[in-house]
Amino acid sequence: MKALLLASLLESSLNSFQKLSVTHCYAIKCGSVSDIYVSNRILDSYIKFGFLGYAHKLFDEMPQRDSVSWNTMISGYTSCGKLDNSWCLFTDMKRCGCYVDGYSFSRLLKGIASAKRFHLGEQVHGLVIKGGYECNVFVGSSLVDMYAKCERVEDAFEAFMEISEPNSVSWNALIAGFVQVRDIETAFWLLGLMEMKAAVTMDDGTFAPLLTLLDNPMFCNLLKQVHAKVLKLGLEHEITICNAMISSYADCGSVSDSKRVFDGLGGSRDLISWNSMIAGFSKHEQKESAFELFTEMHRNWIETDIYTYTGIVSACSGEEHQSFGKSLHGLVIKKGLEQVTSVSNALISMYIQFPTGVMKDALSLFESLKSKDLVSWNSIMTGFSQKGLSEDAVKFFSYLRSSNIEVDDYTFSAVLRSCSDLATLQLGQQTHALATKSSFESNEFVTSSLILMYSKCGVIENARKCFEQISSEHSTIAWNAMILGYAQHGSGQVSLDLFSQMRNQNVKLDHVTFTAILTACSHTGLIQEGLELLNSMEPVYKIQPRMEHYAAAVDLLGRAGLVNKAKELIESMPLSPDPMVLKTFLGVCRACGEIEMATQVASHLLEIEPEDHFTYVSLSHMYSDLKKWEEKANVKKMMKERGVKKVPGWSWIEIRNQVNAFNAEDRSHPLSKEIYLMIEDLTQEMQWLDSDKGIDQASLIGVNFVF
DNA sequence: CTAGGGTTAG
Repeated sequence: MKALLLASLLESSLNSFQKLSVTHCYAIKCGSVSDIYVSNRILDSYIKFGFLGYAHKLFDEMPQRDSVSWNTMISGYTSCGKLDNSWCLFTDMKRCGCYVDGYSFSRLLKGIASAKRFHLGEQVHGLVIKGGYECNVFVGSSLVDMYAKCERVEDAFEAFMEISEPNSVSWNALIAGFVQVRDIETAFWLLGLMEMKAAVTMDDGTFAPLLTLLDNPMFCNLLKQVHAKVLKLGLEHEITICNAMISSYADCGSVSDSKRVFDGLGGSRDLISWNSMIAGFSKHEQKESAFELFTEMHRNWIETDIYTYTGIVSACSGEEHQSFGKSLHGLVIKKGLEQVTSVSNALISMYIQFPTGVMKDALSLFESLKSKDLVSWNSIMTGFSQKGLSEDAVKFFSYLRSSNIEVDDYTFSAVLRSCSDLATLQLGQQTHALATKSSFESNEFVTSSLILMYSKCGVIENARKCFEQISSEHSTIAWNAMILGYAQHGSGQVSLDLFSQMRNQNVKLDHVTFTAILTACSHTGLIQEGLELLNSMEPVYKIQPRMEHYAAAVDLLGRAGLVNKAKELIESMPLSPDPMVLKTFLGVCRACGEIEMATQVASHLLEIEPEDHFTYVSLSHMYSDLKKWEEKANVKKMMKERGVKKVPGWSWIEIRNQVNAFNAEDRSHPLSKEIYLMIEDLTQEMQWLDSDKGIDQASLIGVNFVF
């Protein structure tokens, strides 16, 4: 009677913690706790409900324990990431003379796998061999998985070969290992081998990880083939495969196909399906659809999690989503997710991308985040760099270096961009050395930043060296950087040559390529070439000209004094010109002495961007040139009334780790007297060179600088 | 009481 009652109690305890407690009390009362089977069942239930403490107490009080009791405790600790406790239990188990079996090994190895403790894994492998469990399919698969998670695919392969009859789980674990190290070829080769084996069948566990490899438009066809195979095997309703396909289609550039898979799931979609679809939409600038899904989730009372929030927060980038983004931040706080690193990271980069506001919001979030990871640091540094606060970016880099977080290619790219912004060669070189040491030098983003840094610092030869060393000859961003480097260096012809090489070698061109090449034309006075390129962008290269291209073209025409042509260009634009184009045009008007046109453009600019000092300063300078003092005074008055401050322009030079900064009419430098004398000398020399007799001798003159 | 698989931020 007692045994029967206990058995039924144990059965119902599986889904209620309260019933479990009652069962435990009853078992104690009738002395059944000494029954190993009963105690093991209670132990397991405590662990399933997450009450590890209760479980351990019961375990300690058990008069007798068998392998099952020990194994249950081991897996209890592995599943909550407490590997050290599992390991202690494992060693105690052996010490107590309890029989270590296949179950013990697979559970321990699972913990080692998720902790990626390769050396411990190797030790356990030794024990597995000693115990003769190598060919056991469960232990063997655990070993394969352990090595795979530690990214030791060779070892995983060897362990796999030891399994006498590998099943689909063994195969899947091995394939997943090659997926993890992004060895696409081997992963698909193994898939082919697996297909030929009659003893194993490919299942959802085979395809889900494989699909995550297909994250680039170049895999579009492969993805379709895999999809076809999935259909052929009748696996198209497997949730994990569908979820992986939603992401893959989005990454391969076909969100509509993602949506089709998502819709096909109907009511069987789970949280991951929703999250993947939201992330897919926000990656592909289909922000509105992402927002719609998010509200639909709420309408349907679907639980959200951190992935939902990282996805939806990253959909808020532009000005138009600013207020929604802020409400999301509020929601995150309400849900108590603000200290979750990934969520906070997404919020930080959201604040950085808002056009207004400097770094205040992003920075305060960053500072209050308790566990910052590399992404947090990289985001904040990129933010500083993008907002023109490069000194802060560099400062944060040194903070980061003094922490024990390893830096990566994103870090180097951000720091090097700041170095080029600051034109600080020494720091740039030091960073270059660090990048080389940690072998991130060959990363295309790092290389491009190096090229930009060296060209900005005037060491174009070094920029060229970096460019020559790029591993992927088809890196568009590296070519763009080099073209821009030569453009800034005044070697527009070299830029144009590189551009034609780029076309000959079938390197993909993008909108940045055209900004770079138009800048090159502008700086070298190649008017005709520049205009032809602008006009060919859309019809020949299928790249729609953006504002920056028009601005570059206006600048190009302006430098040649063709104000009217510039005006015509602006009027012919398919979109109405943005402030950047207008400001460029204002500069052109001023330089060409077109006062009337300048006044017109300026008054328009003052209306749309009243807070920007540029327009006021341009006008003020123009009136000074024309000696129109009254007008100049009006402009100054307007600035004062509107609270607009002139931002002085600075120049600086780095000499032996010391930055020497100057602005107009500055006499604060300790060597000011000598500097001004030298400037006078140089000016005279330039004037002389500019005269007829100077030109022929120009190449013979070496100018020595005193500092 | 054992083993594998799908989502996130720069």
